Amino acid sequence: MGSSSMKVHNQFARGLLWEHEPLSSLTLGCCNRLRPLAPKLPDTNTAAAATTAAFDLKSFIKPESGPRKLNHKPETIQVEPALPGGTRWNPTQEQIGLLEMLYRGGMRTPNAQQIEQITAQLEKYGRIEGKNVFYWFQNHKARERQKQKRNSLGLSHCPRTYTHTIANINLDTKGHGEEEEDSPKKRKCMTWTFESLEEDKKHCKEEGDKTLELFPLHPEGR
Amino acid sequence: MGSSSMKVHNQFARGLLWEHEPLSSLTLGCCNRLRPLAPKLPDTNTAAAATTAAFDLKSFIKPESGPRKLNHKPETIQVEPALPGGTRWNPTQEQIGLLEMLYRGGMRTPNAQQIEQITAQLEKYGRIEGKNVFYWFQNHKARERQKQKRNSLGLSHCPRTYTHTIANINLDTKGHGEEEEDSPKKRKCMTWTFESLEEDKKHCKEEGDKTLELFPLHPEGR
DNA sequence: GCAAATTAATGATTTATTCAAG
DNA sequence: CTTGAATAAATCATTAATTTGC
Repeated sequence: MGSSSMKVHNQFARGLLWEHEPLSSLTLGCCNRLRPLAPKLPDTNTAAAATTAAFDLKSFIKPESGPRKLNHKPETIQVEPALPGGTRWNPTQEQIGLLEMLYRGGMRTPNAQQIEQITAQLEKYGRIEGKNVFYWFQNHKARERQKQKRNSLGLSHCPRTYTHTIANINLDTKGHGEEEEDSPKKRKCMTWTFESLEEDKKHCKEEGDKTLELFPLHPEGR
Repeated sequence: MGSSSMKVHNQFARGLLWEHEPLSSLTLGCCNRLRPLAPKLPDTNTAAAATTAAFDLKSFIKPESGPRKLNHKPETIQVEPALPGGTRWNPTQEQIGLLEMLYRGGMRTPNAQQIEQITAQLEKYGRIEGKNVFYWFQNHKARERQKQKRNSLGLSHCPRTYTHTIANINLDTKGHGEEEEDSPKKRKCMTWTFESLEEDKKHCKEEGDKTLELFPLHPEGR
């Protein structure tokens, strides 16, 4: 821990979707789901053993190191039509209420379609995006678990009458004895979506140099 | 564990992107980034305390229980332009080689733009999607760590000549003495994208009834 | 009363773990 | 048994409560 003063900008992109949509495929800008999809190439070791050759590594290095933009944000351009208030979602009472209702109803990990619907509804009460809904369920689920665990531990000196109840809750990570529980087993397939960064890189809040080079190229004092 | 035969279809959707793109917003079908975005509503407790009222819960329950599609996949419609071979990505030698090269080059958590580029390149060598690239880096990073840790433990009886090397590796989770390491601190903002399930629900592999109800409504034996 | 300082909640991201296809 | 895929746990970071000094 501590002591790390790296300034590497890590992050990633991901986009999952439900139900094995075969053609997930990077929704670049606007519907570009017409990807060649590569004839077949089922065999993993057919032609061109020139593994590293034909691949233009150069094109990966510092994708925007050239033009460089040369401006470190001279002043507050203020262009961004960004979020009115702040950066992160600040749920309203109505939104929370509805989400909790759904949670109590048994929902734990809504799928994309459900998230869409929920988001659409919650939008009536204030700015919200799908990711907020998704995160909310993740966090709420996790924190309810924490709470359960904390309680079950702190209540080890509880009256014997409720012992069985506690025992029921006390199980390792599963079986909280209610009608909850997400999906203990059974994975599902999903689809992915990327949104291209067509629009030039916005700067996240402040943060002078954006670097954004593929290779760290010098881990910076460690 | 075991014994769970839940048929809840949990999964979720998410799509992250780099750099605080203010208008993330559900790329429904085709570029619909023109969402009202809700006037402002900065205040979290303004009007309408009718939290749970105006919300049509009904519309959430079994979103596709009505029309029902009535077909349980009568036969192999074969419509799906799905993946030729199987469901999951089967990387080719070329793809692996290039990915490892990038990894050795220091890449750990490529951002969306990088993933796009990489995917585009790797597509030349076989079917691949952005998520595969993303997952590959996640898994490879994690498994290299495991390997490192295993080695550092198992080699506690190594010849003294290489002791310093081992020591170098032996550090807790960071500082493997190379030019690697992702981003210990400093988070970045991202944007999300959902891909709507406009196209009717495909069935993931087989799996008879899709249910897809918001509320489990009877956890099924547990 | 009010605004800087501090703390508590919780939204957002990353890492670790698990599951299962091949 | 390897590893792609998915989920859960841990962590970080920002916002709102709240306290405190004036």
